[in-house]
Amino acid sequence: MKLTTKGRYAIAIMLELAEHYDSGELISLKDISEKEGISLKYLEKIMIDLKKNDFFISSRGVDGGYKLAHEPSFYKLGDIIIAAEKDIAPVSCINDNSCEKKGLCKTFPIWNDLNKELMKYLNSKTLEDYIERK
Amino acid sequence: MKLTTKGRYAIAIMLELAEHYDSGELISLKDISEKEGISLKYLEKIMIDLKKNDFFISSRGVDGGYKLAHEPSFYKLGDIIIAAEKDIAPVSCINDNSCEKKGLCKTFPIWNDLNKELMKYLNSKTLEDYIERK
DNA sequence: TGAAATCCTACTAAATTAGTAGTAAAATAT
DNA sequence: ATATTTTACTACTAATTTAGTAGGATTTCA
Repeated sequence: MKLTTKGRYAIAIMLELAEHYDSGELISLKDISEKEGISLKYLEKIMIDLKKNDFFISSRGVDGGYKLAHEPSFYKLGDIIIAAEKDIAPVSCINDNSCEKKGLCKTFPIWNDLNKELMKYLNSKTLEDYIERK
Repeated sequence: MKLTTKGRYAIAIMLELAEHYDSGELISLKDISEKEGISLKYLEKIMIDLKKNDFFISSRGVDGGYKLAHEPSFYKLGDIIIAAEKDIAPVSCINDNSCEKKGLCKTFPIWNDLNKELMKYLNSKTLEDYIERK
C-alpha cells in the first residue's frame, strides 16, 4: 500500500506552495529542491504531471517559479495524489477491466469497499487542513 | 497505493477457508490453486507468512490441508494483509525510523492521519463480512 | 511402502521505481 | 542585445521490488 516518491513529493510541493499562497509570490523549484532535499530534475518531472491539472500559475526566467492557481482549500489530497500517481486504487482491477472475472470474484467487494473508503477520506482533506500559514 | 499479489492472494486464501469453516473440513492448497488460478508453489510461500500468526490448523498427507483456527469474525482484514505484506503504511516512515527529520516534516501528519484511517477501516472489517456461507 | 499433502530454502526474470542527462524556450536584468 | 535564470520537454538507466520458480524434505494416511 505504499505511495511512490512521486505522490509523496507531489504533496510536499503542493504544501510548500500552499504555505506561500497568501503572499502571492512565485516559488522556484530550485527553492523547493534545496528545502526538501529533492533533486531539481526529479521535481521538474513531477511537475509535468501536476501541471496537466491546471494546479499552477507559472512564469519562467529570473524570479520565476510557481504559485497555486486556487486557494489551498481547493486542492483535495486525493486529486493531488492521483495526478502524480495516476491510479491509487489498492488493486488495479478497480480502474481497468484487465480482469474478466471481476463480476464473479469474491474478493472484489473487499477491494472495492476499501477503495471507496480511501477515496472518501482523501477527498475529505485539502491542503488547507495541513498548512501553517506564513 | 497498490497491494502486492501477496496481500491480494492472502485475502483470497483466507476467504476461501472462511467459507468452508462451518464444515470443519480441511482444504488443500491444490484445491485453492486450481480454483483461484494461482500457482501452488506461490501459495505455499504465502502460507509461510500467514502461518506465523497461528491462523490455521493444518495436516499433511492424503486429505490433508488447512482450516481456520478461529471463526471468520476473528480475522480482521488488516491482520491478514499485514501478515502477508509486513507493512502496509502508505509511507515507510510510519513504522520505522529511517527518516531522522520525522518530527520536523510537514507532510508527516498527512501520512500519519491517512495511515490511522486506513488501519481503523481495515480493523473494522473481518472475513465474516464478506463470506457467502456454503 | 507409496501417494498426497504440507513444510522449507534458495534462486531468478520481469516490472517498476527513482531517478539522471541533455536540450529548448521564455522571462528578466543589465 | 545578451547573459542569466527559470520553466518545459524528451529520452535513457541503475537499483529495487515483485512475482514468481525450482528442488527438495517431511508428515500423514491408506
